[in-house]
Amino acid sequence: MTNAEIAAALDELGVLYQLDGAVKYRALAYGTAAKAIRESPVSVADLAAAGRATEVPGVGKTLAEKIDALLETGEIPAAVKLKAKFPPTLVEVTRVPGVGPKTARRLFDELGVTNLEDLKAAAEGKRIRALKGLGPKAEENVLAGLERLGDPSESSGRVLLSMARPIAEELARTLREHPAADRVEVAGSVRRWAETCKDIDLIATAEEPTALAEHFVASPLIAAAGTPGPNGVRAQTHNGISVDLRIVAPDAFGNLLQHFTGSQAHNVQLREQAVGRGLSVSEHGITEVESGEVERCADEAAVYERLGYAYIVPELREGRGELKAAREEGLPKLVALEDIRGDLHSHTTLSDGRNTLEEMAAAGHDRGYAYMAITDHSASHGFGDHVTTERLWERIAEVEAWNEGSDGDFRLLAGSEINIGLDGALDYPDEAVEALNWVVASVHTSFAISEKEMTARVLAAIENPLVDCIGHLTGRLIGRREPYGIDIEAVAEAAARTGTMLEINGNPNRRDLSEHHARLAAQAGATIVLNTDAHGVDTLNNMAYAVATARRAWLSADQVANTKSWQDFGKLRKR
DNA sequence: GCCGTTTTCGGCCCGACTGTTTTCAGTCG
Repeated sequence: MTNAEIAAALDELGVLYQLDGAVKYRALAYGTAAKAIRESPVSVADLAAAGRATEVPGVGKTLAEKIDALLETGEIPAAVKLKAKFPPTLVEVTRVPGVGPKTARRLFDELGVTNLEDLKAAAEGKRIRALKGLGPKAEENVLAGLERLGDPSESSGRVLLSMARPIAEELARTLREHPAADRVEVAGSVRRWAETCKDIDLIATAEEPTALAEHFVASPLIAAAGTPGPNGVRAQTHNGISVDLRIVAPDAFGNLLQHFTGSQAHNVQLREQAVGRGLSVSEHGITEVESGEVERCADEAAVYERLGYAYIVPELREGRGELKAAREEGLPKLVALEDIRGDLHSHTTLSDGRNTLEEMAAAGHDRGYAYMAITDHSASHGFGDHVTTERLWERIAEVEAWNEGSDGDFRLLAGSEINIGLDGALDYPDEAVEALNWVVASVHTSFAISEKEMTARVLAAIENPLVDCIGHLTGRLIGRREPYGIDIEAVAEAAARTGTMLEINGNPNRRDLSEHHARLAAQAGATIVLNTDAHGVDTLNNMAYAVATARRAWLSADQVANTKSWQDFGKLRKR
């Protein structure tokens, strides 16, 4: 059973408890545990089998027992019991925007609503207004909510960071160019470099806030907007991303920026801990509860300082232990883009890239790198993009020739991204692989095999003395293709033991290792490499996404091999 | 149901918005 399936079962049980009128914190506990299980880098089913389920934050003794029952019998007894009381389809009713568990329960008790069809009929038949506290407007909202639920374009509602980020930056630039603008910052998940974004948050201070908001909605990127006012405006871009501009007095800019940078989990923990110290934190300021005195912060750093924390960079604000670390001076010094000295995964026109070897090499050199590996696809890649063994030998000679004509500060590496076959073998003869300066091994075929088979397949590549690095370990495409099943702990252990490096692929569709897997792998002692997998000179810029993923995984520069000089890098290699 | 620089019991973020109400409950982020 996957983490997602376990999480879904617990989410469902949480809603059932809410319908049953349980104390809200109890239901809440199921939601937070489900989220942690979904994010767990290791299989929670495996953890549970080993009696270690309570290692997942938010999972205690009771929830661990329920997970055990779920894994053994496919059901949780408490859920079975509640499903006898409420139709399971009532859970779907609570997912309609604007309809929560309280409303769903009353619709069930008083109107006999058991599913989405009943709900629609009740709204259309104007029967909801008969309930105390609900009126005609509630019926309209239900119907609108049902529309939104059925709209596939809104089903996930999240876009890739690489889609949102350039828009957010362009909108921030638009705001900054206006004379009324004082300070402008992008907040929210874009600022935290999350994988995906639900919307774009912009925070500003301004001399004439309404004038700034009016200027903002006139941007060619904005398709529709509400009424610009002194507090900002809500708008939508042409590609359907919601944008929230909030304008605030300069003395509370830090409070607002902190609040809207989130994450929600980070803010909840921050505020809970503040309550314990007699302080109440909101986007408006920090209130000393006893005296009622409110302190506003013009700068975000002052918010953290006032609450007794070292400054926490946005990438770490996910409620994964950063507050405790910030209190105990235990925050890592995170790797930064400026630390990166080379890129070790790139493609050229030899396989499926868009630029030639010369163009890619020049672009790497111009970025100030000390080294760069050209790693085109291997012999069995297919789609006409394969590179035969004969052509690979020629490529090695081409790279050597290029280096002879170069200034020596920059070294081009002859490499390959070699397919890992179903049996774990590479698709070039060993003597050709040995002649390469750098070998990335990746899975590109047969994703649908079992976790056990996939793990054995990748472990075989890790144990191969000629393999330097494993590319995009789980094969996921964010929002489009689930990662294939693989035992991350076993891979991390083998990588650490053999000196095989694990890549964080910076393609914003992949970001693979994920931040969760990367953190686990580094903790296990594996060496991480940040690569772009660039298929053209433009996508060499994707190093920023690899670095962001590493930062969100708490990695420091010394855990990342390509922050080293090529000489020091060599000391980390197994061959 | 979870959890601990205040706690093994008694707490559990905070505010905006909405729609329905004459003061607030429910929902959302």
